[in-house]
Amino acid sequence: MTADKPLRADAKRNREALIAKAREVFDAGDFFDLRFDDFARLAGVGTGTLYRHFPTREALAEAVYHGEVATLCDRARRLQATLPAAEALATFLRGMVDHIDAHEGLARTLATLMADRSGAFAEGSQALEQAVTDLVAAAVRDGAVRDDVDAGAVMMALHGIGAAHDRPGWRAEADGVITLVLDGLRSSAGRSATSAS
Amino acid sequence: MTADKPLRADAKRNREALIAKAREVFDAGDFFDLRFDDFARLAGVGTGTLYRHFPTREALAEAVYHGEVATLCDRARRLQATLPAAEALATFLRGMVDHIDAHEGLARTLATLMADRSGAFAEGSQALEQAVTDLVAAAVRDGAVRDDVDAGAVMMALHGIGAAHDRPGWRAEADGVITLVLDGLRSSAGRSATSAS
DNA sequence: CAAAATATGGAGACTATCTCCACTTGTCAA
DNA sequence: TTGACAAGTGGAGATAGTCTCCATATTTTG
Repeated sequence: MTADKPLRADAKRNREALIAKAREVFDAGDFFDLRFDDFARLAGVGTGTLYRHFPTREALAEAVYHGEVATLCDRARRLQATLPAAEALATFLRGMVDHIDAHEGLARTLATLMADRSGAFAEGSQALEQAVTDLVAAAVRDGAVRDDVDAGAVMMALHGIGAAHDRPGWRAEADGVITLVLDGLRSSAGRSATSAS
Repeated sequence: MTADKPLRADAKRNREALIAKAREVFDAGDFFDLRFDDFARLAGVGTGTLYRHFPTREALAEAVYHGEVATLCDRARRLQATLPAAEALATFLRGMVDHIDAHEGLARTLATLMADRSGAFAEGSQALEQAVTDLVAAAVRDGAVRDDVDAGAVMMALHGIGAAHDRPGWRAEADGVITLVLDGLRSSAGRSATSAS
């Protein structure tokens, strides 16, 4: 899937210019106020070139998303390697909020696109989801976290945080969600199977 | 805001036909595959009529959403009147999941529209948010729930549930989120101020 | 029942998306 | 280097969805 790329030099250049400009526009939050054709000009390529590289807005967004996800997954792996499981999970989730906060426009754009054509991001999201699943699983193994709630629930909560970016008290509420999730995970209910080791 | 309505008989009839058909199409999940003009025909009115009543897709969606919210708020009020606060909150949240589950297409459509032009729904959401806020506040007063997390966080989590409708294990995960939120709210941390009564 | 007010509907203007292909640019072998 | 083939480009124009406008129809009022 990532291996089919004997791309010609200029093609590669254009593709990268497109992604770079996309990230920029995303971050400014102007992605939907901009004609797709105009975006091509903005990035310095023709319409045809834009459409060949990225047949849809979503395809372009996914390319940006990919980089984003990779960064986050790295962070997750690093945390998992250096901290106790429960702490790694907590730090990662708190860090997610920071990250979304710092890239509001981008988060907003991605949330919109995710809602629109959710299938388009399933692949890209999978890596992130895997990272979260791993963090949760490790914490469960440590007995620090209940085992009767799926990691997917955590993803859902994160999704809510990302999608609700525009609420007036976003930051405080987002932190609140994380607090609830973490305390909920730590809750005493349903920790039975853990003691089997 | 709801008081400016000396509508002519036929106008009222059309408006209602529009909303009824909209609810139907929403529920089937076809709202975005349909040309807006075609929707007018489907509802048996001309394009002009559609556009006069609802200048945008969002406006139409909001009208449907309004009814939905009213139903939910009623439920919240009834629960609050008949159950202990903590239980009312729990029942309401579990019920929300049932409701979204039963109207998947509608939930999906609304989530999409919310993400797109979030401002458009702020007004409609407010009633729902107020209901949730009231439920949480009552539970806090009872000392059944921590007071250091805003009710807005609960709204965010609900938003995530609604927006993530299309995940494979949606139902289980949605229930998981509610479990985390409820247990998180019940968590012992930060209940200090409650004892001041 | 006539006049005034209100609402209708669909033809067509407008606008964004996307396709297509004549032309340019890069690559590779000799 | 150079020729020739492959790969990529860009933008004009076809296509399709959105929305406006107004001659006509319906309701209300006096």
